[in-house]
Amino acid sequence: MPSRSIRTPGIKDVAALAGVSASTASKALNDTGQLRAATRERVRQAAEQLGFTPDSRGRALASGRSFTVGLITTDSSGRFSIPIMLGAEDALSAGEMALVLCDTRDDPLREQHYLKSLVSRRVDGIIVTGRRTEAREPIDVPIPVVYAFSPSTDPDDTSVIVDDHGGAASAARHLLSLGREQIAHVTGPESHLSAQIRAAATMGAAREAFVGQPLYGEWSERWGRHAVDVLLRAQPTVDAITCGSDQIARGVCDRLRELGRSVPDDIAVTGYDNWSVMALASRPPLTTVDMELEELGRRTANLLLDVIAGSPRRGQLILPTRLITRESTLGT
Amino acid sequence: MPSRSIRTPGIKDVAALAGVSASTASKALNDTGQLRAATRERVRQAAEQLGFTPDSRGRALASGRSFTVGLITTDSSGRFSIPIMLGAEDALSAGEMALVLCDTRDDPLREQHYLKSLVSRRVDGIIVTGRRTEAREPIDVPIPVVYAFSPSTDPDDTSVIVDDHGGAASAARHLLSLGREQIAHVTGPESHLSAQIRAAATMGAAREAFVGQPLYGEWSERWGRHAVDVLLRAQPTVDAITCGSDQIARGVCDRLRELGRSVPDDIAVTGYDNWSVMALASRPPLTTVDMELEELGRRTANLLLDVIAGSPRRGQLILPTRLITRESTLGT
DNA sequence: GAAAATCCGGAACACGTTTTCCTGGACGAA
DNA sequence: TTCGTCCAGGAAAACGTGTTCCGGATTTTC
Repeated sequence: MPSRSIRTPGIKDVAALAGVSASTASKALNDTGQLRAATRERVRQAAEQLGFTPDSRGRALASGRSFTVGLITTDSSGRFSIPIMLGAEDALSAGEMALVLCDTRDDPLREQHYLKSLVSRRVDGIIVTGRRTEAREPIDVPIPVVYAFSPSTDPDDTSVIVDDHGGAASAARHLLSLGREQIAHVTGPESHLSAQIRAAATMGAAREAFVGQPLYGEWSERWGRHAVDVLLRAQPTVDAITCGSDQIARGVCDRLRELGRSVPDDIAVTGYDNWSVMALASRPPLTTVDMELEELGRRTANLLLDVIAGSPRRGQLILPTRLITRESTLGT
Repeated sequence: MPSRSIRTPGIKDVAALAGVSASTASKALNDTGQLRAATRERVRQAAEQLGFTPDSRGRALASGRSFTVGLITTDSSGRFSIPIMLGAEDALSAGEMALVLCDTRDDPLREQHYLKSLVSRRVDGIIVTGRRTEAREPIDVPIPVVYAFSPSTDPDDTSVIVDDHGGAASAARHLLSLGREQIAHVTGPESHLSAQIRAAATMGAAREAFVGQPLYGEWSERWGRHAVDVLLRAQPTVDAITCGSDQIARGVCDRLRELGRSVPDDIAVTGYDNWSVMALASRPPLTTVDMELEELGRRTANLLLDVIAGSPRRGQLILPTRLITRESTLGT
């Protein structure tokens, strides 16, 4: 008796135990073909008894699909890619698909390497995501691709992006609805598209209530604190500040408190990102814009599944943001 | 002429173009078997010309391996799992292995589902990780498994964990070496093993310099701020505070500053985690303990590769932490 | 009771690669 | 010349599954 009997049981073992052929066992387990109910049950019990788990490698080979999709991210250390990843993984696992993770660390060589690897694995599709909202070069593979967060520069590619304009505008409108009349904006580097978009949207929505010019700096608490000094010197009567990120907003709140200005009684503040460790730890907690990145990941994955299934939806899908209101605008 | 000529070229196409058999082509491309150098080169050129990429599904079936490992995480939203994931992915990709991501979201049903899926994919190995340092139930699969961060309750399983004791002790010794004589400790819930360990290690290392009792609370800035009030009432002459997390330490610093106590001149403060968004944004920046989780992920992956290769290393591997010194203990 | 329709299950092949075994030829030694 | 050795490469099997086709058995219909 050869010792190879310890290998995991295959469909042939199940078939043998049930007294049928391998093909019949396959049909029984997949609810296909014409089989007597009794036979089906017999095969099922045999599979159960042996603890049979079908080998998806065989299935992949036979079906021409791999039931796997690749996720290429230029930086998963960033806090944007993570929720997208999770959302995608969530949507895919519901469809019995697996997600293989590829973090290029912004290295084009690594990206090439990963692409080769994914093509070699005959992945059913690829999701490409990055940490910036700037469009990126499309990748060149004979496989369905969907871009998330960072769209492809080719408008015919399928991309899912955040409505950054709408998000910033909703914060400004919220402040207007609360009766604020002098709204300023503090945000990140002007070289960042998202900073530009949010600034433009804020000015557009606030109209004549907007005061001064957008203050561009960096995405940090320190800049938020410093910006308050700059701003109060130029616009002493400002009564609301919308910020390009929760980090900036937290810095703004800290500095205002140090100066004895009450938030929101004297000056209301809004953030952006709904990054809980910032938005909730801030004093007071921040009204902020949630980009709903996990939902974006889910939508991206579902779109990719559609493409794989043969009904592609070309162009950019722009997902709405959600305004989260907290004490930094509403008070207690 | 059938239109199926548009499918991606297989090894048989390469072989045909090079004028050899499929098996010869395989040998040529894999540098195995006995072939003339000229033949090898001819096959290589043919492969190049056709843009041939081997189908790893076929390879997987033939070799009995899948060149894939699964990563099961009970929560990838936590900031502990992420660096571990990235480190593991880094180490694995160097070995031409792919990582499939499974986030159970702490749901046992999802975990079962994922395990089935991974077994079905005939994954070469599995990494299990969690967000707490408490040991967890081992998983039951006929596949090599290595546990990261959260060890298995079975001491014979392979686990890679952080030297929490050493990390906390190193912070205390650092303070002693700076001449501090009254060291207090503020940390998270007593129900958390990591809080207990770090408290015990701090007391053990500080010896007679330790004052009062460890203050257990929660992993938040708010608790850090509140703890300062509690602590100063009981121990007004304290000159150093080690904290169980960077969040707590940041809260401690904020409150001390509000009370007009200088950090580190009056009271030195240390954190834990080296979570840059906390440790660097804190005023002053925090001296803290880095658990080097990315390295832990890499080590875990390499250990798993060893197990797969047939040379398992059983038991717990305890990795050292690294003390990062900054202004919160050293001053400017 | 015979012909037709229906149902059930098996044999064979396909998927793409690796690997084992084998053959035919070239070459050196006796 | 003949035998043995070595080399280059081909044929076939193997991996595990899904699917197509086909024949035999059972039931239905007139």
